[in-house]
Amino acid sequence: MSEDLNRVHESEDVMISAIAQSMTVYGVSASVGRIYGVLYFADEPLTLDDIKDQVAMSKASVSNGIRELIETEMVTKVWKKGERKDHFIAEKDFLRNFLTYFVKTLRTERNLIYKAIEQTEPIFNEVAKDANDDQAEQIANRDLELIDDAKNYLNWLMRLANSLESGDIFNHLPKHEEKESTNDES
Amino acid sequence: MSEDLNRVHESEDVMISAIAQSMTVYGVSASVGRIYGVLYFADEPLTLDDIKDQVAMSKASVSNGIRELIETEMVTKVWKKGERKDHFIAEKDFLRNFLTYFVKTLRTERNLIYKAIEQTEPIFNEVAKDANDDQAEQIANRDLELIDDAKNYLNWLMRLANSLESGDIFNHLPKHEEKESTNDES
DNA sequence: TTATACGTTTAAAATATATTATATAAATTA
DNA sequence: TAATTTATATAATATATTTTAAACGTATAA
Repeated sequence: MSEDLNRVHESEDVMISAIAQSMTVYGVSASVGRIYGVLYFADEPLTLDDIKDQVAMSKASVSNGIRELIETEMVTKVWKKGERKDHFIAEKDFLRNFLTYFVKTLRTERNLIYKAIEQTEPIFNEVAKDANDDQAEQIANRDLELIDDAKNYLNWLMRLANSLESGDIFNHLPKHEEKESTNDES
Repeated sequence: MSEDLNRVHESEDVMISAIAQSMTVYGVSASVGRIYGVLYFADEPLTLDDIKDQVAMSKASVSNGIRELIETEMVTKVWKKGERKDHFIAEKDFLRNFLTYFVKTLRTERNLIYKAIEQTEPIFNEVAKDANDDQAEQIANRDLELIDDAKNYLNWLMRLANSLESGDIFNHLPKHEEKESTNDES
């Protein structure tokens, strides 16, 4: 391998590490992140064995990691003519990956809390109305206010999710910054 | 304890569990999330010992958890006249908590990847220019394009972070959904 | 000053998560 | 059909994280 090629690959590894680490904040383990990183810099679809060699993990681990990445839509399986093995490519559009992940997360959070609200709100309402116990009534009323606030929050989250999903957000924040006379970097 | 009060507390526990679980997607462990939940439904500032009793954890764990929650600005220490122990209250504004956390996360991701770009871009540039090796040159050029895409993405993320932080986002997504013909209050 | 209360640090134990080697299932070829 | 290759599931192991008990330092009170 030429010295130039070597340096390029080393730099790619630096980028892959950074990408893998940054993915950990989105709940993806660093090694799964590395799998994504390897695919990101691959110049053609890779097989499980290709990846296994590059990330130094067992094939089973790579298989699990790939499945996770496919579920989160960061990797796609592609068919390669004349080849028996599955091949995989990375979705390279970071923004798309981010939006997919993030919208899903927001909806998960919403559903989680909403389910609890649906379960508890009737009880708070009951106690707030027919209270035999003054203190209980007071607390129930306070809790109903908290739940109202929470609903407002979840409502905003859902509007954010919708805006991100539909692309409406780009009316507010265009994908590419508009350059006028300001050039703060070269 | 009255039956009413009991039912209210049980419902609060359901809410606390949901809140704790939803916080795990933001990298907070469920038990730390429970500490937050207990403070969220507390009607006065609590001490470490108060919390310890309610969540059934050791005092040391509660202490660590509280520190984490203070660092992420979800909990505040308050001083209570005549009391020696520290007291804590939850920041109850979910939207505020979300924005604080999320803006921090976006900036972290940006810095992580940017550092790698600053380190590797000069090398890709060098190889792309002075290549002795044709293949290396080609790859370096491809990688420079990937880096450009990544920069655009990070740029958009930072504009999103700024919009969330400044409150500019609320011009696009008002905090409260507009109901037709409303006379807005407060 | 000494005694006591409080919060934090530390090191060890418990728990959870990730990884691997092996076994199994599914698909392909001969 | 059997033999072969590939991907996944399972169970054991290794690693990382969380939790705790005990020790520690600091502040307050007597």
